[in-house]
Amino acid sequence: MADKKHLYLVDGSAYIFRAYHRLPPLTDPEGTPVGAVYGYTTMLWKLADDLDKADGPTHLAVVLDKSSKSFRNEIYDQYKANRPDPPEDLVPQFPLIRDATRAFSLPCIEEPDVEADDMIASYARAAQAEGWDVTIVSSDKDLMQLVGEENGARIDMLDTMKNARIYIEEVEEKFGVRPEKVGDVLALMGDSVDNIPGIFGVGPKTASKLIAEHGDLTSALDAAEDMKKSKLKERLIEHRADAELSRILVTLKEDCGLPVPLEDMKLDGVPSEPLAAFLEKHGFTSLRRRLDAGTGSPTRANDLNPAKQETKSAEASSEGNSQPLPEMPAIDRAKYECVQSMDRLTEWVERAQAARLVAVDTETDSLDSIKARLVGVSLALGPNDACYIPLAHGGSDMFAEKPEQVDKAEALAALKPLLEDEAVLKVFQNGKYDLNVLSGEGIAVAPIDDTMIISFALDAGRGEAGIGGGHGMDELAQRHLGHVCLSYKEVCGTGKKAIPFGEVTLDKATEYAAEDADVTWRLHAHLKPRLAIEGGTKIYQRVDRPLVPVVAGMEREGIKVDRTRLAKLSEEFATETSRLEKEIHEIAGQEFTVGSPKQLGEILFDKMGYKGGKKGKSGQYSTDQSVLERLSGDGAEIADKVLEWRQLAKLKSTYTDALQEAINPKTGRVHTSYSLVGAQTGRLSSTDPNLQNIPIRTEIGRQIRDAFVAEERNVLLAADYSQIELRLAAHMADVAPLKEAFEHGEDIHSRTATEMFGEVNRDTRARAKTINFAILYGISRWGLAGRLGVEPDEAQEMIDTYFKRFPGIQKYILHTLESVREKGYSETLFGRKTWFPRINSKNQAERQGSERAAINAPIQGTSADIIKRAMVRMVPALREAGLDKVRMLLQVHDELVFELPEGDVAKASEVIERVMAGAAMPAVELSVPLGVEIGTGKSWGAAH
DNA sequence: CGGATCACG
DNA sequence: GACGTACGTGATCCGA
Repeated sequence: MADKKHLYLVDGSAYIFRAYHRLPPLTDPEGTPVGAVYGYTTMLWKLADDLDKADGPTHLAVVLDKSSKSFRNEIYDQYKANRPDPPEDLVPQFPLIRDATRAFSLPCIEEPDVEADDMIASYARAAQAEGWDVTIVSSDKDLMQLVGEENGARIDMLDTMKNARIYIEEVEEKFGVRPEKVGDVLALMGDSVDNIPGIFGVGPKTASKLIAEHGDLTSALDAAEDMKKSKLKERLIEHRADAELSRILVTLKEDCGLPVPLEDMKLDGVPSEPLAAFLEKHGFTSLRRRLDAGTGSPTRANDLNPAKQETKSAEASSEGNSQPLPEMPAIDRAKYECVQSMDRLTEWVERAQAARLVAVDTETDSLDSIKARLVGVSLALGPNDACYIPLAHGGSDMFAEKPEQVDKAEALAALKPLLEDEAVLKVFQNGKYDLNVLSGEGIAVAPIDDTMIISFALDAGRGEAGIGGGHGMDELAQRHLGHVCLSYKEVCGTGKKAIPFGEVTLDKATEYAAEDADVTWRLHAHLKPRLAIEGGTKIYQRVDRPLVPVVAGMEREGIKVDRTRLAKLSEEFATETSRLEKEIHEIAGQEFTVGSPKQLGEILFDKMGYKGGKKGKSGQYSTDQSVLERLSGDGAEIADKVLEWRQLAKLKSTYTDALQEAINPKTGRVHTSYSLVGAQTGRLSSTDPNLQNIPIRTEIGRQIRDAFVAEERNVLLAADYSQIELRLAAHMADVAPLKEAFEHGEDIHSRTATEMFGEVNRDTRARAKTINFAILYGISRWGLAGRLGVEPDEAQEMIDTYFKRFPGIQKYILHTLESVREKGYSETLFGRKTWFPRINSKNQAERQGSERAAINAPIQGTSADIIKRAMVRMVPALREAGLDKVRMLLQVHDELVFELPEGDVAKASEVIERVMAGAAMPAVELSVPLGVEIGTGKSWGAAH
């Protein structure tokens, strides 16, 4: 069988959609987007390259969809009616796909009125009849019907993205039935993307079980009559016609006319001239070099400016496996240099300029990047090729005299051109910190990469129990490099004996600081290529990386806080709490620590004898808000007092006292620190102080918001996305009534109440609101029952009603879970991944916890992506509008707070509204509008 | 340092 | 047969 013919049929249309989503957004020299074309080109190349290999092609053709309509639309007008238009920057790539195919001199099959799948089926069968083997280059589940052997000739499939062959076993694994039964399974389960109805409520699990049990679709449907009473039975009977229609729709047409004879698909290698011209035209320079050099492995380009680097990474991804890392020698701290002269510094700067990529780390005397004073800078240009430049060491009695170091101003003047050079990529670990520190020295660092952010784009949520999942340097070094970093404690000591970094001796400081830069360089070499391979490039390059300098700027701005007002509140709260404390002691008949839940529980349930005390796993009574409210309802006066005491004590310690402490003496403002990797879903988090949980829900708490104020002649402007998560849920789950309500600007909870209870009043609206949120969070009947104060049975009925009124929601939940179980991660509309390593846990509580989080993550994460995109665009949008005095200060998940001159309010509102409302586009076209509400005032409280 | 509590979206 | 029930955060306090 040495000369057995083997036809490869490439499902080109399906490929480019997948390539578009998985590959970085490259553009060619003319600015045309070419990311998908690039992936397509390398894939064709690789296939053609396999010409002489054992299982490689002897014949090869590409099949494309000619038009969006096919004969299936005649049968069923809703077929593929839900298909969104292709993304804006993919459209111009369609014709290029044909150009690329032509450049390889490959036949390109496009026929009207049938789909690519039908042409593939027809060609595959024709070839099989001739005794040829066939490989379908696709991972489309519809095509899996064709897999198998007949006439001594086999048809299999090849998923080039995963580099996986799909044959009978793989199909059985996916569908639980043999390939020829796949059509029956598909007919039962339907397909929301293609709008194939299937049987409502039947998913892949049930579908394959039914077909495995009864043999085929007709038998399964016939068997419904004899099933015992169940939802499934009803549905099978009621929706029989849907399933039968679906069966017709999923059946491939295997007898299409063949416009190009099989023999004409013979593969004769790749003609280099037209291909060279094509590669040249679209700037695929490294492929071009590869062509010149024969078909050997791609040469690793040395040009590492960020734009070119994307091309390099994309290339790695199309190879389907990660490039082997260059061998890295073990960390050797003895190799680091302490730079103590301008001559040496100049040489390092020149070498960094030439390398075009340098890892940088700053050493300071504080964890607070706004307060921190720079004491040194370290650089790394390769493994063990690192240095430390001390700039402000010594000064206390630690040293008899200051150690020898370069002049700080002179050194920074030498470093500034390097750090600001657009052609040199600066790599940081948590660059936001260094950006702020260096900004304090008048240096605006750009462009940057950030290994912490890259790690987050790749591995958010990936930590297994016991193995850290964080993105800090020490953890990353251990996880990826197997290296234990010198700890800060080892260098500076701990507790009372701790010394500031500026007092550490130079040899010790050099070991520590240069190692950080070295490790950062190594982590970058290790993690950056993974982005393109694992599909993290889009979210990193388009969202998170550009956000770093934006958020750094917000931190530096800070926000003004009225200290006098806070002090006054603190005093009031102090008086009130001590009065309440006395009263509480009186009622209890003894003194005790009101702030101790343990003591309080014992007083309430043991001493005073209130009923219903529940002990948690710590063996302690619970005394939280819900418990105290119940006691209060039973007439326990002490519970009311404790509740009030708690509220005031909380406000005082967490806000009015702490915020005064947080005012920076130099700027007179409060500067929070945002973490870009804190929340697994992609949200930001805020610490030191947390400005994302300033009270607003109660009247008394809101007074604290009034202490956040604008400077003279300025105002604060708060811009909120209204109901963004529910809007996204309506879009993502395709819930027509909710989408319609949002389009018409209706009150969404009222609309839900109408749909569910038939009428709107205070009670039904409140219930609907609870249920709406419950859905976003991954509902359980017991959880909902607890919130609504009803029995679990009744809660279950409401959930059923909800799913019945909004079937898209149930489908969304099932699809999301299925996908997370299979792939291990969820994805936002913009491609951000969150991993759920415990989604298949045998521990039920653990597993269900993951399931709830997995249902929520795409929605919460998409919302986070959208506001981040808005923040990135806000800076240039304001500048272009001439609004250079408008400053973005805070982000609170669905809200942005600005400070601006009173006179700029009208114009700024218009820009802010436009940027926020349009932030999803053009990457994602939402089917609901994004509502933005804007308010202004002298204080944050007044701006709402 | 973990648990309980409670502030926010 | 037991489990333990809404997602995502951070700060503060108590008490081991």
